[in-house]
Amino acid sequence: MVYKTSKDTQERKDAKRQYIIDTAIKVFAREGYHKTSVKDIVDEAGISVGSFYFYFKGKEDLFAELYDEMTGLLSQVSLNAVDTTKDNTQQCSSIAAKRFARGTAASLWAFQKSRALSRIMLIEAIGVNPEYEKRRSENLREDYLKMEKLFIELKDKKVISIPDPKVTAIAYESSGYYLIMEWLAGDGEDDLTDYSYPLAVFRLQALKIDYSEEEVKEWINEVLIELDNGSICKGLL
Amino acid sequence: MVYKTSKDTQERKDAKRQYIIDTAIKVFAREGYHKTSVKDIVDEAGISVGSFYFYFKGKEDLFAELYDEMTGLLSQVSLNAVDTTKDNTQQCSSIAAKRFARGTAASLWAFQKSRALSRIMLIEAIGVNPEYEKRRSENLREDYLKMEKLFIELKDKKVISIPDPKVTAIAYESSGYYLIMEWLAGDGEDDLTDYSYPLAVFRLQALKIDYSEEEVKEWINEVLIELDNGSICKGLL
Amino acid sequence: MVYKTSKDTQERKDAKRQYIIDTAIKVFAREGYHKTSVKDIVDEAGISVGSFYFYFKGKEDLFAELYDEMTGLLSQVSLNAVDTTKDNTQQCSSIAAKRFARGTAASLWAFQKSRALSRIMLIEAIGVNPEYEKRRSENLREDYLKMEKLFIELKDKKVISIPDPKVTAIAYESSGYYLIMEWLAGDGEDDLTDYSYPLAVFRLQALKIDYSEEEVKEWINEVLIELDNGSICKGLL
Amino acid sequence: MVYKTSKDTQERKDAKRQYIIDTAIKVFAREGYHKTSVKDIVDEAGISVGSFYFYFKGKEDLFAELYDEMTGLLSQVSLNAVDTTKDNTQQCSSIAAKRFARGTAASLWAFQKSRALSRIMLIEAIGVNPEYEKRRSENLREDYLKMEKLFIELKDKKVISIPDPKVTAIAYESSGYYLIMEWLAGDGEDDLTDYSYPLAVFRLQALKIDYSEEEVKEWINEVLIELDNGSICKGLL
DNA sequence: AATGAATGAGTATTCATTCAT
DNA sequence: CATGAATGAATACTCATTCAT
Repeated sequence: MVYKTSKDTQERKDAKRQYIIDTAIKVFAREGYHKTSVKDIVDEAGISVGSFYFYFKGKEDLFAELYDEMTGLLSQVSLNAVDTTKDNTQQCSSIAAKRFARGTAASLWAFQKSRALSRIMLIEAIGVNPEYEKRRSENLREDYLKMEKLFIELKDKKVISIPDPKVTAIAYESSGYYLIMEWLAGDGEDDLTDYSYPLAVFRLQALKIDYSEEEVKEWINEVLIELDNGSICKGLL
Repeated sequence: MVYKTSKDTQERKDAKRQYIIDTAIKVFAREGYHKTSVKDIVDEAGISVGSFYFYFKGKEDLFAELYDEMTGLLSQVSLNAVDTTKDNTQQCSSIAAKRFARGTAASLWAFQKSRALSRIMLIEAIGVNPEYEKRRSENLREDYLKMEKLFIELKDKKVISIPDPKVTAIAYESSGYYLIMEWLAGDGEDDLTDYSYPLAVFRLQALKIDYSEEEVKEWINEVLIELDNGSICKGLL
Repeated sequence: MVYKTSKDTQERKDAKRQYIIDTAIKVFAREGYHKTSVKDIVDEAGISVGSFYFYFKGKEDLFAELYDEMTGLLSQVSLNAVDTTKDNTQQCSSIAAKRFARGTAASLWAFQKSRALSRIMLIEAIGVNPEYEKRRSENLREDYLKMEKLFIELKDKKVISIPDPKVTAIAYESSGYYLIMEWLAGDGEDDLTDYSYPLAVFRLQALKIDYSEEEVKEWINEVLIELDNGSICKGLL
Repeated sequence: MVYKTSKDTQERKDAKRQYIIDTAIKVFAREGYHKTSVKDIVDEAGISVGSFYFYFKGKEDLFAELYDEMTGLLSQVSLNAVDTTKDNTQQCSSIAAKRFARGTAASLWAFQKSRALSRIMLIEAIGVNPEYEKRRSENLREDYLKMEKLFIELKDKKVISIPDPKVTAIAYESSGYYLIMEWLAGDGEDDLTDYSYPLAVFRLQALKIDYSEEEVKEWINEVLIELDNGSICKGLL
């Protein structure tokens, strides 16, 4: 009886909301979080301030939403890439190597996919707000813990050789960070995924997993092609 | 006579300048760069805004100086720790392992030494200002380049086995980053240097350097004691 | 047929209109006029802003209506209490005393009956708007004038002894004001009608009317019971 | 050694502060508290917003200060007028009558002296802010209490005849309120002190104090002259 | 050199009101 | 009649920076 929120209207609202988020990503990436005013965003989006505040509680609220959304997407891509390994023909250590190689490449691919998102996650989200730092920290810790669990398992199976799964997990995740920062500092012309192989090797060696150069290169090419095809994560990014 | 006076004056100026920087470090670390106003700093320092602007062009100028100074100090500590290895009795790969282990421990020690400085360098300095990012990037690149050069040399000597010295250098430097971030996110009670061994192992394995557990542990203990004694970098931190 | 429908519709419209007013009274009393937004009212009422503006020209318009309505009610109660004195067995001065005592008690009873209304009339309605002040002033003046007329009459009859009927009327009306304000400032636990007797005496003495303590107390009890029974003003408050 | 706040500078600061307060009084009285923006005040004062916030924490802070200042002044005037009665030649009840008459006239005189201040105290200060209401309430209560104490004393001495000192004190204070409100609602042409006599009589009769018309008129004339001469409260208003 | 009063552009946010659906 | 998305002017307050003393 009451068409308070007709499907049509709701869809238009969702679309506008997403449009604002997308615009904000662009502006935040270009100008930086702190130098971006709400006015900058609404001007770029061509909407009124009132509209902005109709859809979001405020600048921080928007950013939080935007950040969470991105975090989810990035995790998703890496995980999908890793899990798509249904290959059972190979022995354990080889499977592990494959997973790590694929994950490494997928991660770089995901960052490369959107410079704007990457900038925001790795640069603009830092130092925004003390209470906000927690969220960041927790997100990272989740990733560490997954890795730590995996490392513990593989260590037990003698697939990898590391002294401390927790610290190793953190160091493992950390090892790609500056690479992406460098890419962000550059003009964006160079291909981040080109570094997949050396980074994967760095990580594999750090875990003391045996690997063959050819295979690693092969795996990386494979996953990058899959990602470009969209066969791993359709429409995620 | 004239000289003496000016010299004296100069010294007093330098001292006050340094005093302002030190105060600013405290405040930035406590409140965050963006939430710190010039007034916060001068209030804490007990000086007037006018004075502040006599010594610094502005808030950003102060921060830049402060950042450069800190970067220098941190580099210094690591380098000193590495270079103090005048040990020639051992074979090449062992020397390299020792240097990396010492460097790793020294770096963690340095960050642990001053949470305030660490916070500023790793958190507050991020996303401050797009044009400022360059400086940050260049500082890091300097460190990478030193490492890269070293890696090229060691690769030629077959001491390490890596596919790409540049990427490896970046990944190597990067690998400790999240560890320190985690420590900063925590309450600061745990000892960052406790992670020296697993991180050093992670790095050594990543470079494919052979090492003996005992030796690495020994080297790390050694350098930490030296650092605590102040025999490596007197009064630097 | 046409009439019936429109009559029906009209009734529904009136009901909704009144519902909005009632809701607004609650919200204004709770949050204060200035801190209440139109959205606060419509949210509490469960209607849309559009509806609100269909029934009222705006926030001020609503308030004016609401205020007038309340003023009318309060006046009504006092007047009814006064007029219900159909007692002709007593002499003139005693009748006057009875009327004033009853009026005083009735007035306090009416305010006590609805803290929300009282708050709005005495606190929120003040300083809302310079042009709005006129209306307030006029309402009060109406009351003064009634009193003034009465005082002139009674003065002629030598029932009361006052130098200036107008000023006395204003002072008479005014004398209960702070009492109610005090009650509003408190937690509302104490019974405002408890002050009927001392206030009535204050007023009677001010008019130089002779009275007997017992009678005044009796009259007050009487009228309060009548009011509670609803025999004076059914459903007015 | 350090002339941080030279006397001269301090004086200029105090003057500017007072100037802002004076300007604010004008604007608040003219436009009303809620309709007055900080910009209105600074524009009228010809200063910058920054200056305003240098001297006051905010709009509310300014208002609080202004209100307290005024409250103090008004109390002062009434009290001085009352206390100046060093007349010991007369009998007790006469002295009391004199004090009340003088107080009544002095109070009206003080309000008349500054329409702007009066408007703010009686109109604009109402409903400004729930927490602010307390302050108002407390100020009034202080006045009540003084009166109550006095009434208790006089009741004991049989000078006045009232049933309840507390309620009587509140009613007594209250009785002048609407008179002033009426005057504020008018054009300000009529003389508020003209109402001194009827109001004084109203109050005296309410307390059942005997008085002679001539004396009361005399006392009122006396105190008004003293007030105009400034012999009661030099430079207070 | 030192001081701190003065500046004013800039910011996030609110809210009464309109109007297309 | 009802809805609620859209508007944008208005507002309180901040803060880096300047400059007269």
